[in-house]
Amino acid sequence: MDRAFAALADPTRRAILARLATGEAGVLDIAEPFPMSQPAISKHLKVLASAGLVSRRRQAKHHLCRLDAKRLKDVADWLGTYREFWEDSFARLDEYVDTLRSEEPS
Amino acid sequence: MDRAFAALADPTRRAILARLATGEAGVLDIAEPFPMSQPAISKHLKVLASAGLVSRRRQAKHHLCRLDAKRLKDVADWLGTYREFWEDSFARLDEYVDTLRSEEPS
DNA sequence: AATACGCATAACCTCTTGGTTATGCGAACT
DNA sequence: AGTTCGCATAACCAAGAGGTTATGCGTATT
Repeated sequence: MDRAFAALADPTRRAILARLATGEAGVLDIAEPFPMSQPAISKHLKVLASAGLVSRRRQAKHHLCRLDAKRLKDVADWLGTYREFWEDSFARLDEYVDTLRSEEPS
Repeated sequence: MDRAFAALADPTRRAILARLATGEAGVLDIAEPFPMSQPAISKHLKVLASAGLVSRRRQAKHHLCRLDAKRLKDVADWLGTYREFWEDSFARLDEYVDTLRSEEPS
């Protein structure tokens, strides 16, 4: 879980995931739109792979990368345990208490 | 978004969020169960606050911290854009294709 | 008025991260 | 058989993360 969150913390890596959401791609294809070197992208892919967010296979001379969504589900499930805090009445109550506090600063 | 993911990448910080899910707490109360110093916890709280995951106020001599779930919702929403990849037929199709590929390696 | 409490902040250290350039290696073309 | 393509890997570097101890500062307490 640590690695998944850490992997998602980098905008380049999130962009790579967005790219892979459109389908499998080779490393150079992935790297092309980014203003950095190919080894840098390879490192990012390694981080994503070790976090379980992408899987890699080899077809001919291309190293294809694919989005591996299971870990994204794990992350989503973890966040889901906090769902009540942003969608139900507790949140509204908190805001209400805040309102009272700022209107009656005594 | 970067900061939210980065903040969530640390297990200590996720544990702090779990603690705050039970209600507001002072810094020393939060720090008590952890095998590290108070400044370390203060740093973690600072990271969580700058990520927008906790809000802080001051009541008397206590610096109270509270879970701020809006950012968690932002993160959950971001993940939601990938929901189809882990729950609908595309995922099953991918697995099916994988099965075919490993069973017919020709 | 002095003391103790509940923190924040500073200074420092080590390990990790994110980038670079240079190089190597297997597969594919010619 | 040699060259080129598509990458991985290594070595290096600057900056940031996560921990420590020491200290300071505002707010009760006595």
